[in-house]
Amino acid sequence: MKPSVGIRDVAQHAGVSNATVSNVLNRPDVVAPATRQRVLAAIEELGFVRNESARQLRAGRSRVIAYVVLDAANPFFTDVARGVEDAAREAGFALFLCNSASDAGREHDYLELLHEQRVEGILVTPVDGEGAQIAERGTPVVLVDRESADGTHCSVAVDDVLGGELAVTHLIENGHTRIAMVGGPLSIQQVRDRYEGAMRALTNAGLPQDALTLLETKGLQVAEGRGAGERLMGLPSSRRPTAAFCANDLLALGLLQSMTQQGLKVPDDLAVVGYDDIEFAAAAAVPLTSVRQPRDQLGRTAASLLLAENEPDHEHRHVKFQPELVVRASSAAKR
Amino acid sequence: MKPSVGIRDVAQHAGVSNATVSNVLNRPDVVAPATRQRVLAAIEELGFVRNESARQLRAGRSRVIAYVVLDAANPFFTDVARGVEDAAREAGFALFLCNSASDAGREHDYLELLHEQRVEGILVTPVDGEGAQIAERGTPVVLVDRESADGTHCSVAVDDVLGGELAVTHLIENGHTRIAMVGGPLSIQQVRDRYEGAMRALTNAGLPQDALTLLETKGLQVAEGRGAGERLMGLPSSRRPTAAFCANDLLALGLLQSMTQQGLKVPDDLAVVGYDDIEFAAAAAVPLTSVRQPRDQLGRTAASLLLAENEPDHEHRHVKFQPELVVRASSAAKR
DNA sequence: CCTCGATGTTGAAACGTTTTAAAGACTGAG
DNA sequence: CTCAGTCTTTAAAACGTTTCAACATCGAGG
Repeated sequence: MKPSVGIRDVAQHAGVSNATVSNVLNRPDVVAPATRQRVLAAIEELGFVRNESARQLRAGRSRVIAYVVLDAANPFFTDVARGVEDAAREAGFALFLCNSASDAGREHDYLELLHEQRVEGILVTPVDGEGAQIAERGTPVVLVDRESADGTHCSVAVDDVLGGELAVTHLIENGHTRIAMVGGPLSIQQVRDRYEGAMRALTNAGLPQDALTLLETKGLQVAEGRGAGERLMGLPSSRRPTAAFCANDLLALGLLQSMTQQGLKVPDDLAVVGYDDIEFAAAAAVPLTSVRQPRDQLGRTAASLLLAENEPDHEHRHVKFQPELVVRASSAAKR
Repeated sequence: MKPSVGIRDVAQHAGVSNATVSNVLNRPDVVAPATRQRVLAAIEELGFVRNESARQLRAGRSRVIAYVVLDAANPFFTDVARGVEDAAREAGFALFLCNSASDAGREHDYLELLHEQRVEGILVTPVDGEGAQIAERGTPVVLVDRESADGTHCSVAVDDVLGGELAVTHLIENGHTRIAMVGGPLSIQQVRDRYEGAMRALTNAGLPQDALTLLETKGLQVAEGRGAGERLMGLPSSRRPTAAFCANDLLALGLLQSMTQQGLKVPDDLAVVGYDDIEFAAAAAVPLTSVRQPRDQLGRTAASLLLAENEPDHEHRHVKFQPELVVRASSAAKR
């Protein structure tokens, strides 16, 4: 249990110096085949496991990058993470996933730890608005699905304002004039942007600002969507919105669930549009209209920006993708 | 960018020795308030970030545990991970998530890396059958959602055989006598166990073994479920099963999707039972009957077993939970 | 036979912390 | 004024690697 066999034990057992063992580990080609075999045998026999702390301390570099995700239970982020991991692997890095669970404290703790670990780079979808609190601390940081407020980091984002606009324009075109926006908290940049886009759609269509009611939620999970559904039901049907734009698909699915449960029909009684187009959106009780983001590309791009940070004269870049509306049954035209 | 300010820079800047700085970091109470302030100021001013590699190398302990998950995109595992993280946090540990994506190679790489990192403990839901290849290497390992084959590790599992039995018994009671089991690859222990349970249900009911057809898939994702659906459609309706038991909910959702798409009705043309009871199961096009596992408890228990590994005279424990059938619309009684 | 380059191997110095034993600085009692 | 304690602070020794300059050895070319 506490054998703690080190490189010197291996060296001794194989009758060579530590330097040679280290060479076998890091530059196998430089050591004579016979010696290499002997060393490998010794490693095997003693059950030697290289101590990465020591290695990293001396060598100064790490072989991992990390992604601090806003909500590991949200398929959108795991899809992005998949893209990140694929790109990282190709470059020879491992990916550690950390879940801030939308909690600024956790996020802070993880970032602190990762900086201390001297990982090769950090990707983060920050809890707070512009990730302003994410200072420069020596380890490259790239913002994912957020635009860097002050340009101190690279960032990869999707145009959330446009996304909100697409969604609500679609609803307006389908004849809706009393629309609810479900999402929150507003401290989350994405939610703010999508809300702004929604408002812009109203303006474009010449509708009054109060055509859109904000139903703020405490989070972006399914349960919050169900809660919002119940709040909607509480309204007298004359004032109740005929359509809802949800800040993400989890909310939309929750909303959908609570509608069905209370005997209301989607889209007849309430049209619903989600955001992210996660895989489950299409499989929902009523297939969900949603705003699709290029998740995989988002992840891959983020990873490559991160890995480019160490290049000689690096300039921070800000990549922005376009979202796309995917229309399904949940928002069929109003009768 | 490359300031690399160390503890000795801080010490010098504050006019104390490195030992004092270290004390401020690790035992703040032992150093005089005035000195402490001075040191903290210096840390702040120089932007010092403690080097965790060096710390860990010297101190011998880490503040991290890791969970190597079979599929980060499967909500079942993120729910388990949530339980793990909660328990870990309470004990003062951070959790790193690694995604093996059902790939034995990735799993191996991650385990290797984590051992080298000397994390405080590793949780893993192994790709292969009994996690036999996961040797004892000095770092405590606990198997999650798998029973340790040879008892060399602690494990937390759910009775998958019973789960399969519950599911298929339910289908039989609803009058089905031609049942498909969808899942794979069979190298995954869970799939094998659930299949075994399904067979047992047949035996219990006095049905012939060929009442159950195995439709083996290459993985446990939604897309594989869709593929299985198409294969089912290919069968002449006289020989086509009237019910399907899927090895997990992702498969079931995929199957459901492909049924609907091809104009078949669930449960009338095909009854479907899933496994895991993920949050999206209840929100599906046809709410999914599923076998529920105590995900959160699974995670919490796994974490506490792991953290108990370092106790003086530790004996490996094997905890097994019972699954529970949740009946919904997708498996309504046969007409 | 000598020299040279190539090829393998090695001793020892880092890397940035934590930790231990002990030195220093005070305090209050005698 | 001294001495035993009590608090603070410190010098120096780890921790387990990687790396670098230097050292052997060997065969070939002159």
